[in-house]
Amino acid sequence: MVEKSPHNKIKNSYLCPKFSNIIHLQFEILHRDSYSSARAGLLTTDHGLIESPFFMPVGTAGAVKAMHIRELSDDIHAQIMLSNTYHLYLRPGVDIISKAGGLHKFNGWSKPILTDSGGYQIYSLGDIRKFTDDGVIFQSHIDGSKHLFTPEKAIDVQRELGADIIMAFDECTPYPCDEAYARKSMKRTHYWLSRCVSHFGKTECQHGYTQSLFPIVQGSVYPELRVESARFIASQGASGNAIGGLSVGEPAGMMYEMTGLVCGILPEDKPRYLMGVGTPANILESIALGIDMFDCVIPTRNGRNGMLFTRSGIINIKNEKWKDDFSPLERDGDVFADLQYTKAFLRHMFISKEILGAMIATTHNLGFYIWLMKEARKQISEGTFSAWKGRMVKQLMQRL
RNA sequence: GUGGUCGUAGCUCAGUUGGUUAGAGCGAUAGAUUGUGGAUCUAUAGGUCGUGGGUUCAAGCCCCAUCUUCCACC
Repeated sequence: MVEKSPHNKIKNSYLCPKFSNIIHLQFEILHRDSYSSARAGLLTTDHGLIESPFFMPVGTAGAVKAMHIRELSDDIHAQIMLSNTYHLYLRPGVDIISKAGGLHKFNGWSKPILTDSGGYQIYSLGDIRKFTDDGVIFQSHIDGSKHLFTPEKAIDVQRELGADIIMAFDECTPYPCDEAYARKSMKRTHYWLSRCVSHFGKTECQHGYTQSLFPIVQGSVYPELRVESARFIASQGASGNAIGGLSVGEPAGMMYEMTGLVCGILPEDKPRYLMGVGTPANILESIALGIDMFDCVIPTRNGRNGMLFTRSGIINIKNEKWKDDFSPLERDGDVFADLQYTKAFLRHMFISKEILGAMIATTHNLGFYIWLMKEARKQISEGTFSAWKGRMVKQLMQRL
């Protein structure tokens, strides 16, 4: 039994010409920073409100690895999680999740979900994929079986999964990449986007609530391509826009340059999502450029490998120097694991390859990232963001 | 006691008819990791080749003694 969404009744929801008959998620900007393009706002979905800017923990296969949804929700206060179309499509299969009543019902997470379309995964498959005019033929990394993914297919699958925000099917342009290929790749992403938008308009969510489709800017590291792509994406009138193809190996300065350029073109009154970014410093710098949404595997994947992000800097908990450090992971932390466990104990867990080590580090890191976003929102609302950011970037990235 | 066998890095082991500075895997110590492989990759440290003699231009390798491991037989 799917609950009737209260947000279907929102009065000032508006219809966009290209997204006719779709009720959008709302975005309201509450505060703006005077010294940068940072802003703090509120996003409304059928599964609840999200304060921005925010970070989305990555739950590839429908779960954030090494975490219960209770911790994700009640301990670290995640507002939304990200999941992956490609992985869920291959396993357990869309039919199973649809039969469960959608991804929210399947994994028990009742807050908002965003699904990535699978474009990035197919990009990272490397040799076992082939582009055609229609889409991409790729081989499953699980059993080698062949699959054809098209823009229409990506939309259909995401309709069945039922995430609140779904992503257009794009090609994540590799780096480095010459301008000719970057242009061809961008054009392909634009062509696919048109098909995604068209198909999105003809279909609806299978599980009784609304979904929003975000298009993705490409263009590699070429300013003129980024500008062209951002204009095309902006012209679609979507309720939120994403920037892809960054943080794929290019220097950080280039990433900021492209992000700033694109943010200046994408609509000011819609949320902007910088895909796959990044380190705490990357995120703070990008907030200053006007980004509202982030996702990244760093806090979870690197956490599982022993890298801890703390308010005073970065720790490799496997280093010998922590073996007899009985101080808590984060003295001023507000996550259970921060005060409950010492550095020496966590090191012991990692050295012993205990599963608990991955659990503690994941909880801690995500707690830290989400605290960082909350603090950023507070600093923006109080008008102190830029000075605070300057101090934090240095402090957070130093090695302890 | 007799005969055979084993001994090389923290661990498990390679090491050619004697020939450059004795290697590997694991472990250890560090580093990488950006729309997820609990994955992977990279680097570094670590050896009186059981011990003591001998042969030889040259010995982990051949010879002698001795200690040690395991096996068989009295």
